[in-house]
Amino acid sequence: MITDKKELIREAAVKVIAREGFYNTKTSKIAEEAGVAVGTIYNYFQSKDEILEYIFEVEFEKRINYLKKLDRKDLSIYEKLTMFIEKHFQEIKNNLDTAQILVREKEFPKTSDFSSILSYLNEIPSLLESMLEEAKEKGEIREQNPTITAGLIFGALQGVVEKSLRTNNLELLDSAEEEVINFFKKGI
Amino acid sequence: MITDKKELIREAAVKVIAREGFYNTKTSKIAEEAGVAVGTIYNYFQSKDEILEYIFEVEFEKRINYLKKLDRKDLSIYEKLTMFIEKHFQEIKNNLDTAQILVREKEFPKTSDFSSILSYLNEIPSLLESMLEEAKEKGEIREQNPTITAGLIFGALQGVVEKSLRTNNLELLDSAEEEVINFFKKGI
Amino acid sequence: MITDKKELIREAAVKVIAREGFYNTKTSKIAEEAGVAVGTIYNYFQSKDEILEYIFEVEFEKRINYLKKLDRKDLSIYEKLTMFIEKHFQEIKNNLDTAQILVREKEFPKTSDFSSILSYLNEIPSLLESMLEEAKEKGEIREQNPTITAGLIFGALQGVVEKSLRTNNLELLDSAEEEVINFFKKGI
Amino acid sequence: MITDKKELIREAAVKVIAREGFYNTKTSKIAEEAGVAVGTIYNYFQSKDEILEYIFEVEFEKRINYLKKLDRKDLSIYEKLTMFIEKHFQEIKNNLDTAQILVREKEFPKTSDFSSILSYLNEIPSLLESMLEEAKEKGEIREQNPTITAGLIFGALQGVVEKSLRTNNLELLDSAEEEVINFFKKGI
DNA sequence: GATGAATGAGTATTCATTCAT
DNA sequence: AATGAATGAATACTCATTCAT
Repeated sequence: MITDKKELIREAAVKVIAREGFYNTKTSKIAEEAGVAVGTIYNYFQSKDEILEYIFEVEFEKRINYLKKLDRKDLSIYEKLTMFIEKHFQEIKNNLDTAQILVREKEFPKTSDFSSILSYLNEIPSLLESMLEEAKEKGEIREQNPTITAGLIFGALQGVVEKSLRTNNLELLDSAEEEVINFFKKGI
Repeated sequence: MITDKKELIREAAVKVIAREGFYNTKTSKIAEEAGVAVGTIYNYFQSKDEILEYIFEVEFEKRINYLKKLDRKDLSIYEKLTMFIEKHFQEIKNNLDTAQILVREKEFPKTSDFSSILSYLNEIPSLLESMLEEAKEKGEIREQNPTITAGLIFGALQGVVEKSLRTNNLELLDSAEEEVINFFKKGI
Repeated sequence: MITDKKELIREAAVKVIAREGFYNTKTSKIAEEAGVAVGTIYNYFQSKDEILEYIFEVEFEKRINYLKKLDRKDLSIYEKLTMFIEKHFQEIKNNLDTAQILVREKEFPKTSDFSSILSYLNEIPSLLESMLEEAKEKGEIREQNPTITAGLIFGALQGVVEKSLRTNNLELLDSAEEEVINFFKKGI
Repeated sequence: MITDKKELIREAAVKVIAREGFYNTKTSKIAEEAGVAVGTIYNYFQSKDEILEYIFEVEFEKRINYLKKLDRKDLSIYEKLTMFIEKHFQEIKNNLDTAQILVREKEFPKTSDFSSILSYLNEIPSLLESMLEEAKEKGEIREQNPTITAGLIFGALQGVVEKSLRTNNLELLDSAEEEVINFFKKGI
């Protein structure tokens, strides 16, 4: 099935890109890791750029779907945030390589169409933002600029992940979850 | 004088890299922007990589020096954090291009010696961490893991900056400063 | 087949390098002469240096194999030398371009691994030397230092070839063979 | 005096080129070795190529002058050859670096005017040739092709020098002189 | 669909040479 | 004459992409 091989290549790419960085990753390395020929990659992706795009797409969709589902539920902002953060850390622990990529790869080629990545990068903060906006109106949280708070939360999560990965201190991730939730509850 | 021309090239590089991204920046473009010949760049830098390294070096040194100075003063953690964040936002507003680079360029070639960048990236959170540790011991702030909090603060700042730059919403930066300070005061 | 294309490139390189000299030969010229793209060269050779190395390798191996075979046979030193010189001139006449290169390219970059060329350059005189040593012990030739005689023979052959090529006097090569044999018979 | 500084640069160039090879020698290295600025080199030489040319010129002139002087004297070919070879080895021992260059640098840029080097490279064999021609006519030596013999002698001398330098066996040079003379006496 | 050899546009870097001081 | 920073043409090598098998 086409899906299987595309997934095989995506996973191989995740491994290699996490290790080497996107710009330093050769398509031949991805092919090697996936156990296929270079040409095969191009049967499933139009370009190397598109692979990175797809990695972001898959991962962000998980968060966004989860966030959208959460948003529909009748929960307090504290519960929603807690659940989102738990989901986020759970995904990260499941796949550290992907986390590495999401957190590191922020330079996108101008030429290619990375608009989809950018929209994903905007969409999560946007959803958080609208959740916060609503909570603010309900008086659940104090007066604040939800755009800023959303950017701050999104960035903070990345900061913690980056710190854990950079210092290769994975136990940090375990304790981080609770701390982060705690912090945001007080902060907002 | 060597310093002048090196600085000229650094500033030109900041402009171009902020616009194009490091990996998409050609040395010839930097030279053009600086109004010098390509060869001249190599009289002041060993490689293209070294330019990026130097940009980080200059900028981080400002923060680190400021943080170190703060740390020596007899101020509450709230005051220290406030002042650091103010300084940070001030530097960002002074030079948005540099901010863009600091926030975006996170993929470092394995081959080159980017260890100095990495040490800069670690040093700010480390300084924050030791400040938080001390404050915790003094009972200024609640029980918490300072490593995580420091990573969180560092990430949150980047998140806000990234959001502002990505949406090209510079007024956001103005309001962000106060909001962020407020948030951290409550959070810690 | 890999061998065919590598050989195609080697032969093109021989032509161009003989004409232009190694340091003045551009990889693009070799590619053009071979009728392949520049990139193709690098599918068969690691670097431009390696091409020169390979040219020497191929050519020296012919002589060395021949010398080793000769050495095993029960022939007088005069017969052996005669046959080696005949073989040498025959190879030269077969491929003047290669001869030009062997005789001219003596400056090897320090950085690259030209140790294999150097070992080739040593091996022929070494084999000659051991043949002379044995002949001396048998009393076939007069008392002498075989190391010097071997270096002298090897150099003399190059001198004659160089002279012929420099003056573009190819008939010289024809008469040279007999003269050289004659000379060495008397000299040793 | 202009001569002094030109000589200073020539000697520095000889040292560096012997060590690194002409194509791998940077003008800046020559300047450094000479203790002058790069620009200064260009006050005495038109180009880097011209330095190599000058090195050959100086050295060959010594041999040629000596050969011409010898030729005028009323000596047997054996005496002449003996004296020339003695002179040659003496010069080599006096300056091994120069010897290295004379023996190794045989690839000359097409663009530059290396005709003077080439004429020098031809002139020594030519003088030897005319001496041999004369000797042959006088019946001093056996019937032979003097062009070939001259090329052979010139090459043999280079071969011995190269062998000594390559194996870094300088004692070889000492014993070589006598052996070589002996060899040629018998050979011609 | 899968392959991987061939492609060639693209680019960092070098270094001989110049020339203002 | 001496300097050495500035120059920019020149070039080896890379690697994403293609396409014939």
